[in-house]
Amino acid sequence: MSHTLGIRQAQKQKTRRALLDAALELLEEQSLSSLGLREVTRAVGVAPTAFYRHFRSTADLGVALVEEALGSLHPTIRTIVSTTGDSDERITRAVELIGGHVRAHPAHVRFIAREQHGGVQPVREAIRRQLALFTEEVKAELAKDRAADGWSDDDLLMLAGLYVDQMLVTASLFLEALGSEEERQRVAQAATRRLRLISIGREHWLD
Amino acid sequence: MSHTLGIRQAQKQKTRRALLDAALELLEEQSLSSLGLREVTRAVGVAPTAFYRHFRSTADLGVALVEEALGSLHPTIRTIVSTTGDSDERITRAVELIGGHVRAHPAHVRFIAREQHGGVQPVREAIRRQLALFTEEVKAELAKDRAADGWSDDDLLMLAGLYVDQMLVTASLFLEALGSEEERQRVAQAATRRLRLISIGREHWLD
DNA sequence: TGTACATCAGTGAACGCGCGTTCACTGATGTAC
DNA sequence: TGTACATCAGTGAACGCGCGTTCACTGATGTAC
Repeated sequence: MSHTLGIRQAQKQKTRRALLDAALELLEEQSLSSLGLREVTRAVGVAPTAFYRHFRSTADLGVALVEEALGSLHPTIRTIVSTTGDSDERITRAVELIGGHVRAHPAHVRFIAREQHGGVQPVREAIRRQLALFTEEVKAELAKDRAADGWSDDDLLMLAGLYVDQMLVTASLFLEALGSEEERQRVAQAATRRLRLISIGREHWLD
Repeated sequence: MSHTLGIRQAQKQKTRRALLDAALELLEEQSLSSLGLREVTRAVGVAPTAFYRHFRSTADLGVALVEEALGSLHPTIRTIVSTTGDSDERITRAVELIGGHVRAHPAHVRFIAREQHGGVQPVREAIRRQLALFTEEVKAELAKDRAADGWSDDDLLMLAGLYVDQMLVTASLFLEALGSEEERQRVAQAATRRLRLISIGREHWLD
């Protein structure tokens, strides 16, 4: 049995969740730097001043969204890197998993793609920090593989970074293809091809 | 001798340039979706209403900036793809050219990185359209190479897309490294490694 | 070349509106005894 | 269990401010004759 919060704490958490959810929805159509505090509270149905009980500013809320959005990506990444099988099977599975993640959390993916280079510095930095952690994690997993024997640390980091970037690019393309199954197929095929080329480069890296 | 505009036309062009330049500078610190028309005219020193003589809205101005920013990238891309020499020489030269472009036009690069996934639809679409043209151009150049014998059209497009995306990622990393020569070196080295791996994958694609 | 009229880039006042932030408050929940 | 006081999430009025857009205008530039 999990720890039960007091009624007051539980209600506060509920309002906080509502603020985050409303903001994420509003951010599908605009950038964080133009998101207004009053817009968010209006969408939730609380007074503007209630916002300050939870966040200092919309930038602060944005940082909280980064943690959530990239937190949801974490298990997907772990699954991708720990998939077994031959190279082609792993690539196909990875692309499927990315596509599934985008379907399950489109607003999260859009938010990260948009704010990675967006106009709000603390949010950019939070995203960069989290992506650096992902890259380290992928690198550690790559290092375990026998195929990594003889690879330098820098080379492994390069490959991990290439994979993480490809994942983001692919996720962003899936996002634009959400409406059409045909378009989705095209994105999946192109992403698969790219990963295959990277995989071939990897196999012959030490030649 | 080039065509001489009338005094009136020349003055109008000058104001338009000033508006574009001021907007680009303001956009170093914020997104287009939060850029105000009055901010821009204030920076230039004209009345807010003068804005409407040149653009319908800040989104409209943004589209004009896309044309300029990606227009300035065009010659750099042409130089990169038409560079001769062996694979390593071409890669080194490509990374140098990208770094040089970022040094020469940092605000352009930042604008494109930021607005590629930004909150203003017409601008996103303008960027996507231009990048698709670049990809086609790179693909056409790749097709000329003897190394492309036996490659399908889709495979060439995949490789061209991979190169264009790498170029943008690299440019964006150079941007963050503008302050430090040491950091610049690190970015250049990582980008070189990535392109080398892609190049190796390319050589063995048809194995 | 000079004159009379047309064009049009930029002006400045005015508008209604929504913004972020402050402040003292209310009343349900929590706590100490 | 009951009582008296403390806490604090959410309220609602008020503020000064900058926003985008409209409108009739001015006066330098352009054009026709």
